[in-house]
Amino acid sequence: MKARRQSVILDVIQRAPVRSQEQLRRSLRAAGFDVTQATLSRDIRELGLMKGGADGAYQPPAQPGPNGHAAKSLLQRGLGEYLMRVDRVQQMLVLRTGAGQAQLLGVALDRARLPEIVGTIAGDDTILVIAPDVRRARALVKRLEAITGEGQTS
Amino acid sequence: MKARRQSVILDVIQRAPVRSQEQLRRSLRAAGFDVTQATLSRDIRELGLMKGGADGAYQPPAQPGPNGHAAKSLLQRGLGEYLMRVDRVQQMLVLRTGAGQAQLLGVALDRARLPEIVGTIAGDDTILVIAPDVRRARALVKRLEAITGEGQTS
DNA sequence: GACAGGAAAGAATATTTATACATTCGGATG
DNA sequence: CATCCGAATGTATAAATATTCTTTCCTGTC
Repeated sequence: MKARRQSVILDVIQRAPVRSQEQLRRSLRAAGFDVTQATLSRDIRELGLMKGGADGAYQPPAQPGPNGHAAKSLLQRGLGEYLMRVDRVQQMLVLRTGAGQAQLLGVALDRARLPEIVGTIAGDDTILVIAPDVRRARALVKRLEAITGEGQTS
Repeated sequence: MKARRQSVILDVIQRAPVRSQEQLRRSLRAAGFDVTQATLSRDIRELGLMKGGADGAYQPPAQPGPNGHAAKSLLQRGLGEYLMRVDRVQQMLVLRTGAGQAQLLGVALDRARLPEIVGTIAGDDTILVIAPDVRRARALVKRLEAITGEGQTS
């Protein structure tokens, strides 16, 4: 029963905002699953749902789980896991990460000592990377995208 | 005090996983903010934090829907309350806020997902905003000044 | 069939979080 | 100055959630 119920839970919370486990319980009962709040508490943890945000409702997990914890380079792992977007503006790149992850990735970038990187400044979820010139900035974009692209080979 | 405290909260939850408001309360007290759990509950909602996921800790707001609806009004409030000055340097803007408020406004700017904003980096009282080009940077200045001017029309 | 082991789930309860109401404080306004 | 107003916060408590301790129900083994 558990697996099916949990998949229904994912459905339910995406159809309409759900703000409490009691509310979820009623929805599930309507769908034929009669369980207690305790069970839902456990399901929710197992599904990795988050509660809060603007509307205080349950949300599906945001973070793509920690993937290959294998022996990739720190940079490769960092990029694969955290990098969400790359934009180039002149000879600078603006990298976006999940909130709070920029510092981590910034360190990884610095340590990699890539020739296209003069320096980085990391905020909370944004990293500003300075390249020597536009040409190398372009090259860096490609390089990062390549590294990001790999990664998921697990 | 509120703005400052909230920005510290963002910091704290990113340094180490925080699983309860009591725990957060202790961390804040160590940082010189002595408030009650009720206040934190309110702060957390205002910041849009989420709780749950793999480790059951508080997380910064994840991807808001493509429609930055709530975010936009948050931005409006944020700008009205905190923004003190705007300067443009090429395709970048430098925003000044009161001490300790930059993080908060930075989050608001990010969440608004304005097309003129490629990314932001927030320090303590300064935010660097990167626009795609000079033209849109100019437009952004106008836009921010407009929003700041309006503001309290709610 | 009898029994051990272990996942799933309920019941009761502890813990955590949200909220209704009260208080304080700083600024506007007459 | 007196007073009103609204934001910010505290206090007490309600509501929601997590957890501990059982019970139930398989499933495999002898």
